[in-house]
Amino acid sequence: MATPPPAPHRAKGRPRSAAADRAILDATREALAEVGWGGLSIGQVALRAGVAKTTLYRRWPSKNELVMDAVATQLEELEVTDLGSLRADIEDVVAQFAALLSRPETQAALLALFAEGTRDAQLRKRIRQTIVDPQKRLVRQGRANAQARGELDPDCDEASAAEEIDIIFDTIAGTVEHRMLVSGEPVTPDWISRFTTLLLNPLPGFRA
Amino acid sequence: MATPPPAPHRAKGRPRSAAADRAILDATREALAEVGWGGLSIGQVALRAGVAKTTLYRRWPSKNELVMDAVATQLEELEVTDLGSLRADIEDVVAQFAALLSRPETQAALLALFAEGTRDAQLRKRIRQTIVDPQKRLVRQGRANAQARGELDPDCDEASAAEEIDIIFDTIAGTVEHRMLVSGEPVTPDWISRFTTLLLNPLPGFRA
Amino acid sequence: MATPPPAPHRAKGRPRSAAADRAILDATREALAEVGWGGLSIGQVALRAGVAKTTLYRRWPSKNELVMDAVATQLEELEVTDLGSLRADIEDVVAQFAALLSRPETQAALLALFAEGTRDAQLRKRIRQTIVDPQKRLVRQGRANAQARGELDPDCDEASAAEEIDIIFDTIAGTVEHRMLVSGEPVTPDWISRFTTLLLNPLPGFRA
Amino acid sequence: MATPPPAPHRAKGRPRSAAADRAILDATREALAEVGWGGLSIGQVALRAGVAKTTLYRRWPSKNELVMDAVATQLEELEVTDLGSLRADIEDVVAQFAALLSRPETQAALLALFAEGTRDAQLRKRIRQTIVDPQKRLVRQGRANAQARGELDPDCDEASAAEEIDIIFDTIAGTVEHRMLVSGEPVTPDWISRFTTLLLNPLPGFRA
DNA sequence: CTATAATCGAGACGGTACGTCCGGTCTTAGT
DNA sequence: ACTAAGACCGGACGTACCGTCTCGATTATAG
Repeated sequence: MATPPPAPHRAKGRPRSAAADRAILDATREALAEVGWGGLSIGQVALRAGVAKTTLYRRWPSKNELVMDAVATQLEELEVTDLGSLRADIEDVVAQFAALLSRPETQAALLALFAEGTRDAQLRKRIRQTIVDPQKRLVRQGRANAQARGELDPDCDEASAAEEIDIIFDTIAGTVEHRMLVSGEPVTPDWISRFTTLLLNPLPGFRA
Repeated sequence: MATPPPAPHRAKGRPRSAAADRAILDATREALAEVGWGGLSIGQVALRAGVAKTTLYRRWPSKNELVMDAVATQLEELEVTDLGSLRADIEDVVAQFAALLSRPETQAALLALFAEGTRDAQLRKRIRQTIVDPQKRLVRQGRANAQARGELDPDCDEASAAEEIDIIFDTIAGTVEHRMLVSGEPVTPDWISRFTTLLLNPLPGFRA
Repeated sequence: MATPPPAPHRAKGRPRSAAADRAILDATREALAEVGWGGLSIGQVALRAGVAKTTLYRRWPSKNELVMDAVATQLEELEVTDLGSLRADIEDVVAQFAALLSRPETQAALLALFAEGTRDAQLRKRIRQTIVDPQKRLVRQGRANAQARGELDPDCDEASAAEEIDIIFDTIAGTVEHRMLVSGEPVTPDWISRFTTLLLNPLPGFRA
Repeated sequence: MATPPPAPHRAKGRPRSAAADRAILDATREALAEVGWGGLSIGQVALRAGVAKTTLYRRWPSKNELVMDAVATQLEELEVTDLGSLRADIEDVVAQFAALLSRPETQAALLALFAEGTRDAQLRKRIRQTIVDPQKRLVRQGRANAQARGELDPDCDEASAAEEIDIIFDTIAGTVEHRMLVSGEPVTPDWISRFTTLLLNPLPGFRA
């Protein structure tokens, strides 16, 4: 899901151009990669997309929301494939996330969005819905697979399972982001292996 | 270190006002807490500090550097106290960091600075020097204490020790930041305990 | 003549709504009176008239022409009635004109149209046809009546008669407009009497 | 007097550039002559003057005021020279006024300003002060000269003298403006002579 | 105790981007 | 062929900050 905004039930008047939507989001990603968050101006995006500023403002109320949607699509690509072991599944998903964070447009946008989110409750909510929650799904999925394989004990308590999912998610996402975007060090297969080891030895209830 | 800024060589004409330095940094923190990074304007800071824009620009070349210095001070407060066990030491330092991140000015500034850092190599370097490295010192210190207590094996290999320090640091810092600023959930003693357990059971070579 | 506008040839599909014409012109006068020429926007007029912008543009190519037609109707009301003396006839027609110029919509529109006319030859022509010439008719009529009454010598020379009509017309129209719209003073019966005297007699106290 | 705005007693900060004032007013007149009132945009004037928009807005709050000042200067040139007879003096001043109104920038601006003035009380006041009153001075001066020469009776009553000045002024100004800008006919020496005759003598052929 | 010089406040300067409003044109679906 | 609705491109608006500049006025040290 990354339909631009709601746009639910319309019928009257000239319909909004789907081509414009696409052009705008593409232009946004392109501009992000070139000039970064700070250098991104609505006017430039509109120009680049061959669209009037009004057309852009009709759809997105601010730079934040626009970049939000422009980046959201990218995050939907992440997937947990069952590779036969929890370790392999984690390493795979971490590698996917790292690959995502090495694209210049994602790099430029992600932290900036999070930073804006600390001040704008509405944006924070949208970030949660569009970026955070879908990724938590990955953790849930990975756990379920591991449980099916017998690598993890089944959940006894629903509430504590949820808390565990949260903590695992914040750890994986936060650590990879910090490594790449703050410390500025590369995420190599070796680093991924070390990090996964840190997580697994042993996760509570994990049986090597 | 949080000497105002450079303040370099000599003293011929009228000396720079130390009061101005203080007023500016205070005004910056104040404004950050109120209007956030995005709403922070140099002109406003100057006005709030009762200082001419010129005076501000003479000291800091940009918003980034200014906020950098305004926030840096706060991070120097973190300290590792030897509480008798590695677990206790980690929990203590995590709690300190969480307390820091709950101040609105830090909250507003930290991710924004990191985001700017992804595009500005020079800033990235300053961030490394002023924010990241001093915190890595905490990890080093904690490890040394644990080794002295016999909780951790002594380092066999210097290089792999460094890598381990990095990974631990990114994990702690990244996870706490993500929990608080992205997921937006509180960091309670219970959460800290769970997170510490995730780290310790067992860190390689750890003997409970 | 104030037929809506062109509305030229024939009738194939759905005929144009006469109600729309009326609604638009009324809305135009209403808006003129409220927000003046500068604040008059086509979109607002359309909205006020409960009509689509398209409908308006199908009939009038521009704000100028629209206001032209909206105001033209009002000017057709002026008439010369034979009151028995040239002085009375002049005073009457001046009073009529002044009454017209005290309506807010005429006030707002007239000078603005004339101003636009200084740059737009086509508009200037339309103004001449719709506003100026019909009023010159008043002068011609008044002269004819006075000649019939024996107050004025009959025309000897057609060309110089035309020049005289022009000069009288510009003097009456220009002076009243200037008094009301530029100097901003009221046109009272007393003022009208003085002005008529100026036209009909030498300057008071003047010794040729 | 057409000092840009008041600018009375300043002392602090960088003083306003007098060169900018001049450049802006020149650019305004230039642009008026080229694109007319309707086509005049603040941005274009600023660009043409080699000045930032802010610089312009700091001095003039709106297009109206700007054009006001740009045109006002021109009107100060008008002067009554004592040519020995009232007729000669009137003809001279009318010719001066007509010459002024044949400059494209004055032509474009004058009626537009008057039109705006019908809706904007503040502007109306400024117009009165800057344009109308100085010109009334011409009438007063001409009358005084004529009285000194014995062509006119001295004022018996101050109030009725003021009224007479007003009526003469509105007649001259209004008629010339209407002739040139509305009727669009040239003001030739012959026309001036006829018009002056109308003022000074009864209507030709009129029998009171 | 007077130069000299760097600072200070204030505020104007040329710019860039903002988000809004209008003008005119177009594309729908419905009359 | 018309209508209402409303999206479309383009361009000007007036505002907010940016970072630089020019002022006159302080406030130090050095001669």
